[in-house]
Amino acid sequence: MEHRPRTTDRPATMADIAQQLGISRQLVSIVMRDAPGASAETRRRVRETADELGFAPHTGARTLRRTRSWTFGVVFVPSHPAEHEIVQSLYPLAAAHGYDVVLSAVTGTRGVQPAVDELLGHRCAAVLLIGSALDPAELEDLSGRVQIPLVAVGTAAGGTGHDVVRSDGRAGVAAGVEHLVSLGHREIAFVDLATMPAAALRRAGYEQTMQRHELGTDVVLASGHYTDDAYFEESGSEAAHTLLARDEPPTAVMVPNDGSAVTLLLTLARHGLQVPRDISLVGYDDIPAARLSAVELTTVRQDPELMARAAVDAAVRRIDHPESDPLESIVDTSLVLRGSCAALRTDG
Amino acid sequence: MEHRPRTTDRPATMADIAQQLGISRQLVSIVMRDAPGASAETRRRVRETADELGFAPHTGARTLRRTRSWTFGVVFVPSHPAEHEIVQSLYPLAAAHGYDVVLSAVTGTRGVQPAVDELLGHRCAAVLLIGSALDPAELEDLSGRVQIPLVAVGTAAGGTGHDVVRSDGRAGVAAGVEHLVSLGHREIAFVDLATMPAAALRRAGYEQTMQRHELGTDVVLASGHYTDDAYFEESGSEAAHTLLARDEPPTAVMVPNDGSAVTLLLTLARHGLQVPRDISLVGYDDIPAARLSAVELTTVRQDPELMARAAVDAAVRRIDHPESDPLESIVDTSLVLRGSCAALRTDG
DNA sequence: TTGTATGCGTTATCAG
DNA sequence: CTGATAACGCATACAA
Repeated sequence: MEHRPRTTDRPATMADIAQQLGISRQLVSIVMRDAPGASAETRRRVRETADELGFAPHTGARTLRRTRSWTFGVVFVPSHPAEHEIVQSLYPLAAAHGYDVVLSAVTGTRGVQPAVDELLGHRCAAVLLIGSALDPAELEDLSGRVQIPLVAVGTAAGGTGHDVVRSDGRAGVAAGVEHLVSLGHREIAFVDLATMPAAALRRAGYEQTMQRHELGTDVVLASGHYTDDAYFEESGSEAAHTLLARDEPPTAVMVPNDGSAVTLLLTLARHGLQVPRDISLVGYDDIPAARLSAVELTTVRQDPELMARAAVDAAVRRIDHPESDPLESIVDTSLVLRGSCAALRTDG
Repeated sequence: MEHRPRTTDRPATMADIAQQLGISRQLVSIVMRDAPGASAETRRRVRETADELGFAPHTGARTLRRTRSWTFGVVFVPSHPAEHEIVQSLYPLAAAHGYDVVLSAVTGTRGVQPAVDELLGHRCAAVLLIGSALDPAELEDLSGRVQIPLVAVGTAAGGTGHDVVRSDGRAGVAAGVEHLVSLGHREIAFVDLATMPAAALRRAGYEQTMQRHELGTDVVLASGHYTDDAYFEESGSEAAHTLLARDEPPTAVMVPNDGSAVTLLLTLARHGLQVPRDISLVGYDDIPAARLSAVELTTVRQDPELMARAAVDAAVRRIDHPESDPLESIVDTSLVLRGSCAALRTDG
């Protein structure tokens, strides 16, 4: 083994590889970006010494030189379980279109503005905002100032200056309520997470379905806010206590958010109420926690893969056709039947 | 308002700002990086037109030109709740030292290697690996190949080629067990998450404490693996079922992981066992879910702020003094008393 | 404060 | 395939 290590400790460059192999820099470049113009044997040797030298192409130099950007910027909230799966799906989908992904987190001490600015610094081709990290008004404002395509994933409603990907909260909740009705339930409560951006639409789905069946609505208000209580988990406890305080609790509850639903289930359990024996529950989102064997929550699934795919498609479309109108993609939901619903007992 | 918009739709550069104001490019540069050499009035005007033009400094160009890097690369697992708070704390702490943070996710389809490679492409000054995303052997291998400082946060044990930040799992668990003993418990089980990197040390803390009090150990093995079940939540159910199947369950359980502890609590509750009335529980990590009013888990807190601070300090130290020996920082834990422990009832 | 110069590592285009 | 050359946006040194 007689490769003399470079004397400097700076990261290896394409020039280093070229020199070591006695070939030209641009041939190395051709290999690294899989461009035509190099033999299979050359490609092999280049990749080999690249590994040897621990070479990693300088992203900055690359984006600087490239005429167009091949990066998606993704803004997400790390504490939000529903966003993880979307972020995960994003990587392979972006890669399929030739794009890299760079993440930017929104935290308690770091708002959307700095998160987006960081991405602009990376000269992203588009910014994907996952989750309802910001409300429609903020979004509208952002899409006016940012000069690259913006895709909002999982936000409440469409906007004029940016693409939107969301599920049909109305139809999704309607399906959940229909399921409960089909099991014989008539007293079905709904937890209204008023400060959740998508809340209004989901509540509408509940009210319409109940009215169609000529059933009275029973809306349980819960407070909580996105920024404090990332996934409205505390709101689930709050709703549970409201229900527990009643003389006649409903026989079923539609919870428009899995975070709240899981906490609600837990709180009921700790107070001796069994799900689904005493009360049936339907959630919304199908977060990983809903799938735990200890939870087995029947829920309206928002397929994260589909959301991610729609987001990538929207971004690609707007990059390739900047003049096209912003699109609103409504992703289908599906009801995932697990163990949190039972037929109404008619032992009266 | 008579600012003529630039005719091109390329992002604004410092040259654009300089031209619009009739000043030199490098003066703009001076302002943007807060370097000495510009009057207060000039700084104001430059910042103003920068905003107007939607200017964002080109990160790539900047890192390319700079002689040294001012970026920390952070590898994390999005689905892991204990890592969020560390990541959150990282931003302000890094900024205090003049560093930016760039995130790189490990997901089901994206291993540690690609995650680190992405960061190397950004020419980070150091890589921070949050959580036990990889086992000690992998880490050792990585720190051999990567030519920049590596800091492993929350991993099991120290390494030879990289810095390590971790809590004292032995002492932490010991404190938890001591608490249970002080409440009168003598039958205290321990859930061994064998595949969790930090498991061995925590188990040792349990066994030593029990022996010191001349109490018999009761180790409940639980399977589950980091990559499948990000936070060993399913393992909590498994352990619960093991306990429920017994004729004489222990009066208390030390669970070396909050994810498992919460699921264990939930599973017990669903089978009619109340915490802490029927069984006392101590967890480890103090994840956000442990603080929910529906959970109120007494747990060994690994302060994420302290972990982040130690990680940043280690990275800075190794960047500034590359020849110094790798350090192992042990962060103190503290027992957070909540509602999951009660004194042993002596109604026998 | 300004101008001038140079180079960071890469992509890209040419003519050989 | 090579070799030459330019350029991306910015930081930095230096002389005015």
